[in-house]
Amino acid sequence: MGRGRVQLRRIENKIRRQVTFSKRRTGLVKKVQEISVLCDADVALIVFSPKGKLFEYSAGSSMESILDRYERCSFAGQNIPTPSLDSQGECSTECSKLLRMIDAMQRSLRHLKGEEVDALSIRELQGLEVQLDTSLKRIRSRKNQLMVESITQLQKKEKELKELKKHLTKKVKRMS
Amino acid sequence: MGRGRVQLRRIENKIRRQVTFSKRRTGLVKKVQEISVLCDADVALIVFSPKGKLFEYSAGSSMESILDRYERCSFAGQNIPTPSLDSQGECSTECSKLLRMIDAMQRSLRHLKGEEVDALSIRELQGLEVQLDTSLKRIRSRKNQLMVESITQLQKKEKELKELKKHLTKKVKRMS
DNA sequence: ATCTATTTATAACA
DNA sequence: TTGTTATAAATAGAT
Repeated sequence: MGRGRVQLRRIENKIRRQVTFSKRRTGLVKKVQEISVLCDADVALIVFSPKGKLFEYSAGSSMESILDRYERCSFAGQNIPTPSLDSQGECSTECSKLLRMIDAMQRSLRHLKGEEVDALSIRELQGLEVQLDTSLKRIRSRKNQLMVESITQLQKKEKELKELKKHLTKKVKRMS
Repeated sequence: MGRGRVQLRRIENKIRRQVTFSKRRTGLVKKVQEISVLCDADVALIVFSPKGKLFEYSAGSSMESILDRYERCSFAGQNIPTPSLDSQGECSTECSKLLRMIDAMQRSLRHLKGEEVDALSIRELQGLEVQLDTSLKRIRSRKNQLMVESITQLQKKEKELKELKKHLTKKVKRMS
């Protein structure tokens, strides 16, 4: 649907790829929204751009509840029946959510620190690389700014001290 | 797209709704597959029919790894650390400890991502710079390693295909 | 971003 | 469900 027939293969031109990604992402979200409304379905859509940027959309229910439900269904299917169940009913739900959060964040931290990188795909590594490169630029820029400020401060102080010295020298001369 | 204009509201006729669901689900999967291939994206799609039946599709990576990555991103990102207002004494102690932990980790994450750097001292910035530089080197090294492996694999496959082609060509010649 | 020539998806029908 | 067809919708390329 467009002026050219679509070849089902990676678009090599970076600009074209980015534009197509953006347009199709919008289209996809619309379709998800439509099927959800028309057919009364719950839908979750998660998209990672090649650069690793996350886009998410859910319809019918919240992303969280859909993913929860997915995990339950998925487990029900074949996997291990979920062993860990702290005896505290209400609390354990809350806590285990926080614990999972901590777990995920710890993994993020390790990856950002260049640890446990063996578990990552090329795509994820590429995303991380872009992310780290951006961070580094920002950090360096900020550091530079602070150093320039610091130097300016020192120079100002130096000037003041020189002035002071001049005054004092004059004073001493007058006294002698 | 069809013989009638689409009304964006739940289809009341059960049969029609079911048919539309089935067709649009197929369409959605196709779109997901396309954007993944064309734009080099990782996509996960989860659909629950109104009856609660689960349909899932992922492109680019496995569902598991995409959901994993999603959790890492979404937890790390901006999500409010959960309001959680359980009044239970024993639990809240535990929870608040975890929440504080999450808070600290989120700050670390933001700094590693080059966000909120204005609050940092020169010394801290320098530490971060070293850390990020090390990370970047490791990430690049690992990425390079994976790419080399991938290329080797492809070359091997190419060789095999060439052999196969040679055989088939011979066969065809003999038959004609 | 916006436009439009085309291709694609799909609603109704069988 | 599966296939066909008339049309609505999405979108590739251009602006």
